Amino acid sequence: MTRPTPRWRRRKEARPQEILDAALDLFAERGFAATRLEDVAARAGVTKGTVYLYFKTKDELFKGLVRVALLTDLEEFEAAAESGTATELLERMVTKWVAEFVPSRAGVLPKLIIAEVGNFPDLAKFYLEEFVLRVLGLVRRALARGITAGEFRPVDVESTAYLFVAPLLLTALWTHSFANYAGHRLDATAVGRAHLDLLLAGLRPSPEPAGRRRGVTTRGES
Amino acid sequence: MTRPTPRWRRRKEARPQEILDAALDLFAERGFAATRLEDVAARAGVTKGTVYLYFKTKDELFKGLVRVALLTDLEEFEAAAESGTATELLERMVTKWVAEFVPSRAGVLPKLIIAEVGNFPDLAKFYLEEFVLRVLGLVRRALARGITAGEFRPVDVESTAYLFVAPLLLTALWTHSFANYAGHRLDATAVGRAHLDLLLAGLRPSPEPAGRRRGVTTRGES
Amino acid sequence: MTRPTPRWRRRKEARPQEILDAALDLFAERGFAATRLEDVAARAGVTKGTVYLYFKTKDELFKGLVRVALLTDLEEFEAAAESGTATELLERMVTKWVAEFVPSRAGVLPKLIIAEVGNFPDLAKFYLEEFVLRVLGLVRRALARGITAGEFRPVDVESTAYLFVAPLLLTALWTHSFANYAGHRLDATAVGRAHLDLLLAGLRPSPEPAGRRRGVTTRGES
Amino acid sequence: MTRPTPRWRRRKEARPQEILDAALDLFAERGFAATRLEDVAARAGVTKGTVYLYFKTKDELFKGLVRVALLTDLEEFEAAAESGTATELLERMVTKWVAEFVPSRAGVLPKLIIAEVGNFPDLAKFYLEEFVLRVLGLVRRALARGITAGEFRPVDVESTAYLFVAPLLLTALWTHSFANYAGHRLDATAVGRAHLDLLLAGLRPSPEPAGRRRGVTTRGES
DNA sequence: AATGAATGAGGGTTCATTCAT
DNA sequence: TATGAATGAACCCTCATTCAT
Repeated sequence: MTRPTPRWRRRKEARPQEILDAALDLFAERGFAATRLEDVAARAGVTKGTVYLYFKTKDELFKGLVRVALLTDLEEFEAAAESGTATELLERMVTKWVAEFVPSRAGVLPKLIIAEVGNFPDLAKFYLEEFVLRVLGLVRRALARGITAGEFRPVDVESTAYLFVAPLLLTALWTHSFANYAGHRLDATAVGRAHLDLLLAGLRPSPEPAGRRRGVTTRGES
Repeated sequence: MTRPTPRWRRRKEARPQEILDAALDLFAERGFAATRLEDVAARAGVTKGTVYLYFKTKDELFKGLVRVALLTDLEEFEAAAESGTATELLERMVTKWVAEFVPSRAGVLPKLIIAEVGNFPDLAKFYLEEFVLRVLGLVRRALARGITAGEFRPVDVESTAYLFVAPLLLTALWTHSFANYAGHRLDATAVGRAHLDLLLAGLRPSPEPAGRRRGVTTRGES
Repeated sequence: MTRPTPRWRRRKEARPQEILDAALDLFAERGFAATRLEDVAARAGVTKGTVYLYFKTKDELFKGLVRVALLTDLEEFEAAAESGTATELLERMVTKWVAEFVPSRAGVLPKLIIAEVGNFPDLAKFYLEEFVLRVLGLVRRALARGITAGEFRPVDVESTAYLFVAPLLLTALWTHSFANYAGHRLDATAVGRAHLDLLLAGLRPSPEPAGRRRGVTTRGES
Repeated sequence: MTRPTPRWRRRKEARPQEILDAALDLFAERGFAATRLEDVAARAGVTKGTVYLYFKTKDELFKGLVRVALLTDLEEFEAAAESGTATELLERMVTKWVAEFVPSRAGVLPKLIIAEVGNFPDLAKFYLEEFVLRVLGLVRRALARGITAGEFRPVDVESTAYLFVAPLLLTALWTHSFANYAGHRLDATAVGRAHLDLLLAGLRPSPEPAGRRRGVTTRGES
């Protein structure tokens, strides 16, 4: 079978994604406003004009970028929150985030969105409703399930969902903000482990009247 | 003959802070690059030229801003971490943050710094060493004290410090990113209370009979 | 349907020189600092932005201008100083200068360089070494040859080279400084002729009998 | 006798001249446009506002400067052109220029005027009529007198006046443009001497039929 | 007379966007 | 589809000038 397109020839269908990748890298590094379209084009291996073939304006490029990346991530997260005990769900979410999301190209998105959301009101709405609230929803459901199942003591599910998400966010923000300043590298895996440890300890049901050992017992029971 | 408002008043001592305040507001709202010096000036009630009397460049204005605000905050935090049991210290820190720092003008700083740190390498270093690490240090010392005193079970102090700080950061970021999108307001006080509740529960020493090693045992058992 | 003048034409090859020409005219007329980039652009038939496609800064535009023009002139001068008796060489140089250089666009360069050299230290070095000293070298060699050949009496070749050049410079400076003030137009050709006449007379060997030392003798006698 | 004004107290009457001196230095160094009024003030030991007490605008400062300096110089020149043989007059002018004018603060004026004359039309007129033409007039009269007296051969007095002035101008321009570039310092005195030597040789009357020595003879006769 | 804080117009420079090729 | 020369609006920054003190 002949191969018509030589390997080194970039296919046209790949262009938009190449541009999005380049843009994500640069926006994350310097911020939206401080990134020049020309640099995005250069990193994508094309020229300025070409970017405009695929994205009407710089703003559209940014929004397209966020939309695509977020939905991809969301799907992965939802997949991680599907089966097993609540404890297992939370564990899988943490692992997924720390091991896959944070080091990925999309790991810079939280930083980028937090920074630029003020300038893109419709993006704020989209991000909040289509991503954040859905992720929080996943966590809330996992917590609720755990409480119902007796894995966790009863807590304010709403607030606890935030508390579960917060350290995850922190690892992403820290990694993509200070990673370059040697000596202050965050060990995301260690933090993830400690987070689960502390959280699960904090969620452990109250000790039974008879001085029974909690937590371990509980987990043993699950 | 009435004298209309004079073109300007001599305000040398007050000006710099007025400008810094205006700049903080706008940088936080729109980001550094997207903020025009002229708008900063207008909000401070002066003209463009005046800003340059006090700050040599836009960059210097930004750096000055961060430096001043951070050191102020740091002092307040250190004051909150001075006496009492470890539990009380952590409680006071959370309260201070949630009730005073987040709603204050400086509450936008985390967002701003995370966004712009990539463009201000020396600021990154300053922020990291002079603020973040010192705050983490305060927390670490409080945790260590608590463990020694038997208030807390032995944990990885380093990671736990991050975990203590993370939700605080989240409230600041959230408040200043999505606060405007009605219906998604974060109840920082509730989150703060839940955070303390969960954290202290998670840190509570195992009620083992006297003399048994805690923590390690716990983890070994899980 | 008629097509009005397109907003722009692709002129990449011609643009830089068009801009340099426009800049030379205006810098010469008003000085470097007093010339607005926008006026340069307008005179070149483009917009401000276009100038920056070809020259990174206003300073670079100035330096590029001087470099290009000087090297062109130097070549012409060297061509004029190639063959014939020393007297002929000097005559040709004067003619070249007065008839071609002074009225040309580049004739304003001496004025411009003298005025701006203080602000462009590296230009000063370039101008001095790559142009002035080389021109003086040409003159010195012509004088030395004439002395050796017996056309000229022995003189201080170094100083005489300056003295040869000085009136040429004056015609250029005068023409481009006061030419506009009617009634004070300098007749460069007449001055050139008088210069050669006076100089050659001043350089004529003493008509002593053979073998007598000239020059030194003359000065000793005065 | 009490001394009311302490030595270190600047007297008010001196202010304008101090400002003019400072301005001359800076204009000469950087050009008119590139010099900031604030720097002039600083060098004069006053503040910006004070400059405006004495000079209505920056332009007026410049014009005042030139006017004052030129007239002073002119008087000195006229004094140097008063008595003695024509040869002596020319010698005295050269000496005056090279030894006094060029190294003085006013020695930068030619450079400054040549550079800025395009932006100050009325200054051009003033400079031309009140200074240049009068100096040239002095020289012309000296030459004419020398021709009449038989010191010089008949020449085009108009052109020769320019030729006399040109090297003088050159020393001033060179000194104040390239003096700082070590290795290329002009020995103004040597050039002045060579100038006189060459010029007087060139002006020497044609040899008498009888082969008599000229020049020396002529001078001996005067 | 002197100061210097404040002004505001002006100019250098950047860069998103357009469009002839 | 792709290019990149050209545009022009916008923004940072400077500095001559003003004027309350």
